[in-house]
Amino acid sequence: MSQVRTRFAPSPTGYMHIGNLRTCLYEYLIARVNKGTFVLRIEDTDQERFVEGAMDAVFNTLKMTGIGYDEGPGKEGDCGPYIQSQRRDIYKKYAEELVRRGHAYYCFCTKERLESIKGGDENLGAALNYDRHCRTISQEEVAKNLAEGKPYVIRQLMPTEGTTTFTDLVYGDITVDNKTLDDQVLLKSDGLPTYNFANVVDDHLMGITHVVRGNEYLSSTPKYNLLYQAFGWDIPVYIHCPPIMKDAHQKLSKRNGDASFLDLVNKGYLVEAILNYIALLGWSPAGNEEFFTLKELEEKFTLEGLSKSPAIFDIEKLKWMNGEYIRRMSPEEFRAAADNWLRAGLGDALADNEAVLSKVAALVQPRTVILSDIPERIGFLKELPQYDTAIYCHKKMKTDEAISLTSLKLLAPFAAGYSGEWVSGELYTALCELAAAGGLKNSQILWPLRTALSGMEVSPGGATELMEILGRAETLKRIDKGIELLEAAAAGREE
RNA sequence: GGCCCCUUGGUCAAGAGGUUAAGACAUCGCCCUUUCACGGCGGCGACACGAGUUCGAUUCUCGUAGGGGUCACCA
Repeated sequence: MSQVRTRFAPSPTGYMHIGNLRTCLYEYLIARVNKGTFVLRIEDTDQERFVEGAMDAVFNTLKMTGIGYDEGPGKEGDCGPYIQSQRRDIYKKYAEELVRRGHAYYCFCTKERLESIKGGDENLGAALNYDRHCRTISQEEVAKNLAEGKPYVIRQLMPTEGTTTFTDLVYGDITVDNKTLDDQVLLKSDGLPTYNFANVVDDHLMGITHVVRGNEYLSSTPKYNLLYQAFGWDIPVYIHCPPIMKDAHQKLSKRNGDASFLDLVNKGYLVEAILNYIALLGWSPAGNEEFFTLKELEEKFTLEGLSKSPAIFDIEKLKWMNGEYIRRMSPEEFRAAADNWLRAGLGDALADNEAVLSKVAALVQPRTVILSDIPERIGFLKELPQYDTAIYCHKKMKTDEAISLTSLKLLAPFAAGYSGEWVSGELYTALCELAAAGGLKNSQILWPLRTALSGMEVSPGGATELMEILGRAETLKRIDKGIELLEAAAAGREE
């Protein structure tokens, strides 16, 4: 193969779903791996579905993911324009040529007529193909109808005998009986081509060598081949991908309310993690390594690794991978990526303090799976939550409410009088000494303290880390609050 | 319904006519530990079913079952 050219050809719906993105990724990678060209083409031939600004979703996603195209809208190559609605005349010309070659014909059937041949109460059994009524009308009648300005479509003339075989790189050879093929519409009555036709014409005109698409196109591919043959064009390499599923029965889709790429980003998934994960949904690399940057994929992607059975989108594994990506970030990278989430959790007063911000970031980084978890997890720093004193009890830490009260009463004067440096490490050492002096286990000091400071059963960071962030004054306040609550609880029990 | 496709643990998946059938997520247990998380170690867990080919099939063939797709002037 001389020069590999692939294309991503979305129809602009204003929504980039995961399956689309994966197809796009694969197209892109095939181009890069082969040092070829990646083309972006917008398939907007459906006027009824036109949505203003919908193309932006495509452009934005490509920009965010770093999937760059070599030719396409705004990056004109030799095959433009790259927006199908601007190529109208081209399709008409080719459709007419196909009529001349005897592989297509004009059809003047009305919508009503088509309805009627479908059989009023269909659905019972087989859907019916077009009855080919207009195949037989005379040249004169065609000319007359055209002259009269009758609306028409151009249909593909399918062979009635024999079989058509095509080769798919993932599914192998597939053969169908020609008699099952419908005389599909190529040119609609509004003069625009159907997807099936525009696709073939453009893929040829743009020199596309590898076509990646969902396997829902498997059954229409023979029609494509017949079209290529009718024109005498080279047939591209087909790579049909199985769908990405929501569960065993349903595809991931907008209709099911499933997350789009952008939804995931907004929920705090990292672009790199999403890309990495979806690359692995339907493709498996040569070794056991699972982490790949886009750059690495551009070298390591192989067509052999593509699988033919559907894959369920497993949000749990994405979460894990996202967490891994987060842990692999430098503290600075994480601090920047989590900025909004940290600020949201800490509130204005604390978020004003860069020292606090970066300390909290450090605490939270190894514990974060998705960024949106952050605010809830650090909210206690902003304000001590209401809590039940039962959380002071912890069997393994060997504490209960009584011991906790004792500890906190030791801790209050300790914190007030502590003269060392107010940092976690120093505080930790001092607290261990305090415990020893009081005949307590470390945990009997540290657990009650951590609990009083956080008001939560679990918190990011331990007692002394929280002390450092909260500062002495707030630490004292929260210890006092703990004492107050524990005394009240004890009094309540005595009654 | 016709036609086409798919089927390895709960999930993603490697694999090949002879393997103790990889690895990852999830899950469970243990260790580490100032909670949690991270990390370390270990456990549970799969070739849809039935024939055939073969000395031997999870792997090849054919059926069966289950699932998916498609049958538009939508892509």
